[in-house]
Amino acid sequence: MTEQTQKTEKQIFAEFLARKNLRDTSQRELILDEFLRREQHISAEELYDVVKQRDRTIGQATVYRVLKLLCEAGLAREVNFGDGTMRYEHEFGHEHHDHLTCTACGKTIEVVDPAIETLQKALAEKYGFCLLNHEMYLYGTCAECQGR
Amino acid sequence: MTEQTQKTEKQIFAEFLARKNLRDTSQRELILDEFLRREQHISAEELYDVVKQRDRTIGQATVYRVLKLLCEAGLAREVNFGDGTMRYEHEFGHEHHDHLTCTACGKTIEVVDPAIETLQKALAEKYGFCLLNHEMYLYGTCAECQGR
DNA sequence: AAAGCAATTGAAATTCATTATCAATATCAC
DNA sequence: GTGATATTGATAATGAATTTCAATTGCTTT
Ligand SMILES: [Mn+2]
Ligand SMILES: [Mn+2]
Ligand SMILES: [Zn+2]
Ligand SMILES: [Zn+2]
Repeated sequence: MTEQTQKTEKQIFAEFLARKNLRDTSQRELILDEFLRREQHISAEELYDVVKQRDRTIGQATVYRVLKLLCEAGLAREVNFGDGTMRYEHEFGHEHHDHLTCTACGKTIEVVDPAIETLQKALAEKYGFCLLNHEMYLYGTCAECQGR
Repeated sequence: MTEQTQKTEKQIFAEFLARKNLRDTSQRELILDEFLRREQHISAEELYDVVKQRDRTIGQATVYRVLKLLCEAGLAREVNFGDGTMRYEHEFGHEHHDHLTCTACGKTIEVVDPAIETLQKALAEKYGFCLLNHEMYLYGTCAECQGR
């Protein structure tokens, strides 16, 4: 299953590169591979650290560049928690979701509320907008942190 | 009316400074005054530009510092549209609201949907969180930009 | 297989917003 | 006024992200 998903995502990237006349390099494969291996929201710097362990010679600019390509290819998505660092999460095979973060311990939960999604679209239309996408960040105190 | 509101906001700032044992300086008064004069979402750099016209000697670091104080005092609020620059809006006398932005022309509308607000709280509680605050950014195409 | 050429790379320099440093200056309780 | 100390502006420094560029690589054409 994981194998299957990974194969598909790598295929998508290969097709994306071919379509754009970009080259299939070992660095790009390696960075995608490590990105797919982790399910957390990861920053370019963090991904650079883990990629470096497999290829000491890789440059951080390359990680930034590939992450941008992955977004274009529909494999990654930017997440901005407002701490000054952009993070990335899997896009392919992962439904849209929003984030609920504990301001005390930093724990983040992925959430979706279909009713909210519907109301968002209606709200935009009320102002004549055609809603393309949205970001919703909920901040609060988690159950554990409330018990202190 | 504007006079009345401004007076109140300036009082609040004065009280805040007194409470925190901070000093009431001409720079702080000037920056607050120019901030209150504008209703748009303004960046530190933009505010610095308008403040400079009244006091050529003011430093930009001071603008950054005062903006931070205004947030603490409950007079300003940070808004992050994800373009890499933090912006600020009036907090006092301005109800909470979210933002609907046109990705084509940049126009931003302030919106609130009480039903969404209620559902957000319920959603957080479903995961054991006590919701403290949230940010919701809706992105789409406005009526004018759709007609092209 | 060799050549040719554009795409790619890593290192280093650069940008941009924001923050820290620090000596000079201003505020305010006394 | 005096003095302790908060504040300021100039400047340096930071951290994330991007750009530059010469060297290298991948891929197409012979
Ligand atoms: Mn997520
Ligand atoms: Mn607003
Ligand atoms: Zn927590
Ligand atoms: Zn528009």
